[in-house]
Amino acid sequence: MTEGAQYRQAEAGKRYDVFHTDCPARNVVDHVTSRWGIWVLISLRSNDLRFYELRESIHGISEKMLSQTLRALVQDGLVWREVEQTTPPQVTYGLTGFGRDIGEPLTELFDRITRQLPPYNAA
Amino acid sequence: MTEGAQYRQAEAGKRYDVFHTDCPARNVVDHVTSRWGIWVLISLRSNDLRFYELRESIHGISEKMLSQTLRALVQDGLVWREVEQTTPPQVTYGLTGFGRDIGEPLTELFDRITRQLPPYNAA
DNA sequence: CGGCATCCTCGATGATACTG
DNA sequence: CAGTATCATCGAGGATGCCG
Repeated sequence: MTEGAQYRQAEAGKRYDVFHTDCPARNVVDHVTSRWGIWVLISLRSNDLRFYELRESIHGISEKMLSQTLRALVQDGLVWREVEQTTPPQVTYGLTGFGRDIGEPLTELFDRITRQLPPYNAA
Repeated sequence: MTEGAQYRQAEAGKRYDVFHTDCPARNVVDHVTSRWGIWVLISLRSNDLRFYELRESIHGISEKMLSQTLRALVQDGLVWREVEQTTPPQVTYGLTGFGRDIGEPLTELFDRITRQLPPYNAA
C-alpha cells in the first residue's frame, strides 16, 4: 500500500490510525497480509521451524521471497530468529508474543471463511 | 496466490483446507487480504456506502481498482450491491452477513496491531 | 454518478547462480 | 543449510478517456 489512508474514517472519530499513511502499523498490516506473510505466520503457529522447513511447508515460495518475508516479520517483531553457529548452520524461526497475538484473528479469519464456503465444489 | 499450499500442515491433520489450491476459500482469502479488499470491508463495517463515498473514503484507490475489488467481493458474497435506477444512478454497497462475519477478525487484527505499536513514532 | 476500456509503468516475484 | 546477488518477467495497479 502506498498512499491509502481513510481520512474520512479517521475524522469520523474511529480509532483507525492504521488508515494513516505514516502510521507504522501500516507496514505491519502490509507485511501480515502480504502474499507470503500470512502463510509464514500460520505455519509458525504450530511449531518453530527451520528455514528449509518453512520453504517446504509453504509450497511455491522461493527462497528469496521467504527470506525477504521473514526479514520483514522479524523487523516488525512478529517473528524471532535464532542462529546456531554450527556446521552447517541452523536457523530457527518462531512467533513472538506479538506474532502469536496477531496469528489469532488471522486464523479466525480463515476459519470463518472455510466454514462458510462449500468444501470443494465449483471453484 | 498461485500454487501455494501447505501440504505439511494439511497432512498434520489441521483443518486448513485453505491451503489447497483448488479450494474456493482460497480466492476469498486472496480477495480479503488483497491490497484494497481489506479497506473496503472495513469501510463498510460502519455504514453502507455509495461508490464515490468509498472512493473518497479509501484514500489513494483508483476507480478501476475500487470497482474491481467490489466486483470480487460481491461475487464472493461478502458485499451486496444495490442499484437505484435514477438520474444520476445511485449504487450502494454494504456488507452481507458473511462479510460482517469476516470483518470481525479483520478488525480484531488491526486493533491488535495498532494496540501493540507505538502511536506515531519512528516509522 | 458509476462505471468500463485502453494503454503503460513499475515493483513484486520467480529463476538461476553463487557464497559462508 | 541458509541465505544473497543478479537478471528477466508478469501482472497488479495507475492514468486517461468514453458511455449509459
